[in-house]
Amino acid sequence: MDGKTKNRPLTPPPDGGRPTLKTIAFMTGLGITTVSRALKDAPDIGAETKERVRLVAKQIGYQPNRAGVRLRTGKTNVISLVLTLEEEIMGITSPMVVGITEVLAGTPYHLVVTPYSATKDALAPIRYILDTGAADGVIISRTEPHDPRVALLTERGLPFVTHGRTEMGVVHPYHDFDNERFAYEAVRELVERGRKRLVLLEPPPHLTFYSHMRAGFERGLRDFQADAVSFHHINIDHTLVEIRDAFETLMRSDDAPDGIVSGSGSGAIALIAGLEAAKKTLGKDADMVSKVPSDFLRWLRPEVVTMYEDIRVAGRELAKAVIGHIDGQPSETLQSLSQPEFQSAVQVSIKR
Amino acid sequence: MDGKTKNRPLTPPPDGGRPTLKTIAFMTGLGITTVSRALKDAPDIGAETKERVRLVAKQIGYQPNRAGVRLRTGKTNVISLVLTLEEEIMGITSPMVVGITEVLAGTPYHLVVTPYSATKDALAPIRYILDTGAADGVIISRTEPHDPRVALLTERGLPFVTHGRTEMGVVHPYHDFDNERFAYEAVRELVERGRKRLVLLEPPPHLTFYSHMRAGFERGLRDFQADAVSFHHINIDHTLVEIRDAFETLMRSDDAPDGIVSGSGSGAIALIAGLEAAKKTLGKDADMVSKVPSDFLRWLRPEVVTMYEDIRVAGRELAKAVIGHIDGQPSETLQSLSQPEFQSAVQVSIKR
DNA sequence: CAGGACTACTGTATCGTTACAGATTTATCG
DNA sequence: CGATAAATCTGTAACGATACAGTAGTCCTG
Repeated sequence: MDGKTKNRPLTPPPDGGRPTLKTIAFMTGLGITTVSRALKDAPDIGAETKERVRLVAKQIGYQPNRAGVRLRTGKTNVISLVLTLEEEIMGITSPMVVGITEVLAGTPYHLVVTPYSATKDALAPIRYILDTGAADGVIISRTEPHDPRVALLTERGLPFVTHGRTEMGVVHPYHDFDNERFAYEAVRELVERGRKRLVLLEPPPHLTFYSHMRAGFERGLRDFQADAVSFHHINIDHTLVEIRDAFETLMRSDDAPDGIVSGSGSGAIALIAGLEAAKKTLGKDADMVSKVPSDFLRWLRPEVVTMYEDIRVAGRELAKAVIGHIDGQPSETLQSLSQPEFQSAVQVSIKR
Repeated sequence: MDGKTKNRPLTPPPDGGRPTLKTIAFMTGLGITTVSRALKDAPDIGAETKERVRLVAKQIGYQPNRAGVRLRTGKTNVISLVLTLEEEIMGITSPMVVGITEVLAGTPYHLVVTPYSATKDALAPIRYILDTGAADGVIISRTEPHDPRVALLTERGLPFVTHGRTEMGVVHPYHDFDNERFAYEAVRELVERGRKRLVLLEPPPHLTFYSHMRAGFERGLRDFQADAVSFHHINIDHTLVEIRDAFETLMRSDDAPDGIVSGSGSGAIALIAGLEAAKKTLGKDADMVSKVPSDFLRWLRPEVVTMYEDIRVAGRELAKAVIGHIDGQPSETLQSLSQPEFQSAVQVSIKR
C-alpha cells in the first residue's frame, strides 16, 4: 500500500533552486504534464490528483516561471502603461499608477511603464509593444478624436483601454472624466455667483476632451446666459509662465472676464498668479472654478471652487477595463465615465 | 561564386512572424549559434561574418526575444521600482518614474512598478522579487537606519539602490538628498530674517533622514543661536488635517514659534493652513522655509522660502546606480548626494 | 609530414511551460 | 467476451536563446 510506485524513467531529482513543475512532478510521482494540467484545473485530471497537486504546489510555494509561460504561450502577463515623459505637471501619473497597481495586485499582471518623448512619435511605443509582444494589454492617455494609436492597436488586435474617448467609430474600452458636465456645472456655479463674462482655460485642441469641455462650457453659457471671453488659444499645455502672462494681459484689458473655468489644477495656479499680477483679487474681481486632481488648491486657495477628478479611481477603472478586454469581455461593457465631484467646504482629509 | 552553399540540414524556413535568430541564420546561411555569438561580438567569429549578421539583423529589425533570453540566462532586463501605495502625497512618484525611464530608455531594461501596502510587510515585495527572480535590480525608498530590505537584498546578492541612506555598515549604492544641509540652511535663512524660535516638521523617526534633518536643524540652532520649539512628534507622515490642527494649537499657545522649517511640501500646506487658522500671517508673525518637489508653493505662496528637491534627477541617479551595480561597478562609486537648490525670486518656468 | 595550435563555425542540450498525440486502465455494451 | 467508450495519465516537441563541447580547416613547428 505504498502508492503506485511504477518504475518510470523517474524524472531526475529536481535541483535545489526554486520549485518548478518538475519538482512537483517528482514529489507527487506524477508526470510533468499531469501536474501542469492539474494546476489549471483541466477536465481530464482526477479530482483527487488535482487536490494533491494543489496541496504540494502550495506547500512548496510553487509559482509558474513567467519566462517559461511567456516563451511557450506568448502570454506576457504584462500591462503596459504608455505615457509621455512630459505629461507631468501636478503629477497625474502618481495616483494613476497607484490605482492601476491596486487592481493588478490581485492578478498575475505586472505593470510596465513605457514612456515616450512627446516631441517624438507617439506611435513608437505602441509599435514597440506590438513588434516585440511586450504586453498583453496597453493603457494610453491623451487621446485624440482620430487617434492613430487606437487605430493601430485595433487593427492588430491588441487589447487596450484609453483614458479619454475617441471619435472614430471604433468601439473600444475607455475611461473618461465627464468634462462636458464639469464645464457646464462650472458655468452654472459662476453664474450663480453673479458672474457673466467667463473665460475657459481649455485643453489643447487636438485632444478629444477639448471639444467635450468646450461643448459643456458653451451649453452652460447658453443655458445660464453668460458671455464668453476669449483666451486666444492659450491652453493647459502651455507653460505656467505663458498662462500667467497671457492671463495678466487679459485681466488688464477692457475685455477682462469676471469668471474663470480652469481645465487643469496647475493651470489654475498660473491663472491666479496672472490675476494677482494684474492687481485683481480672486473672489472679488473674479471667481474661479477649477478641475483638480488633488486637494492643494483647496488648502491654499479656498476661494477657488474645485471639482475633483479622482485619478486613482481612473487608474483602477482603466486596469479593470484592460483586463476585461484581455479576457474577452465586449468593449461596450468596458466603458465608463466619471462625474466631477463638487468639493464642499474645507476639512476633507488627505491620506497620509 | 555563390557563397558556400553547403548541403547542411538547412534549418527549416523560419515562419512569418517576428524575426528570430533562426531567421537570420537562414538568411545568412549560418548556424543559429554563430548568429547568436556574432550579435554579441564574441571573439571566435570572423569580422566579416559579424558585419554581415549585424547588417541583416538590423535590416529585418531583429530584437531578441526577452522570454527566450530570460528563460535561458535568468537575465530579466527588468528594474523593479518598489513603492508604498501610500507614499503618494504631492506625487513624488511621477517625476521619479519619469527620471528612471529617461535613463532606462537607452538600455534594454524595462521598468516594472511593484507596490506594497505600507500597512503590510515592506519585505513582501522584496521576497517576491527574490523568489521569482522578477528583476535584475531593485530601487527602494523610505529607507531606515537598519533596513531589513537592504539586509535581505545584500545577503541574496541582488543589485539594488536606495533612495536614502542606511546605517548598518553595509556599503551599497544610494542616492539621497542632503537633508542635513537643507535643515541647516533653512535655520540660517530664518535667523537671517530675525527669527529665533524655530519649529521643525520632521520625517517620521524610523526613517534614516529623520536624524539627518534633525542634525542639520540642531547644528543650525547652535551655530546661529536660535531656539527649538517642539512639535510633539507630529511629522510629515501625519495627515494634513492632523498637521494643521496640531500647528494651529501650537501657534495659539504661549510657545508659538516664529520660524518654521518644513520637511515636506505638502506638510507646508497644512502648516500654512494651521497658522492662518490661528489668525497669524505668514511673513509677518512667522517665516517658513520648506523643502519642495515642485513649484506650486512658490507660485501660490511666494512668502515661503523654498528649497527644491529635484525628484526627477533623483530618479535618473537611482536608475544609473542600479544599472551600475548590475554591471558590477563597486558600490562606493554609486553613491550620490544632491544638494538643496535655493529657489530665488519667482518666475522660473515649469515645463509644460 | 605528424601533430599541435589556432581560427571560424556548428550541433546538441537545456531553461520551464504547454499543445498535442498517444497510452493505459476501467467501465459499458451488445 | 471482444469491442467501444470514458476516464486518467503521460511522453515528445516546441517556444527562442545560449553554454558547451565539439568539428573542420589552416598554418606552423620541428
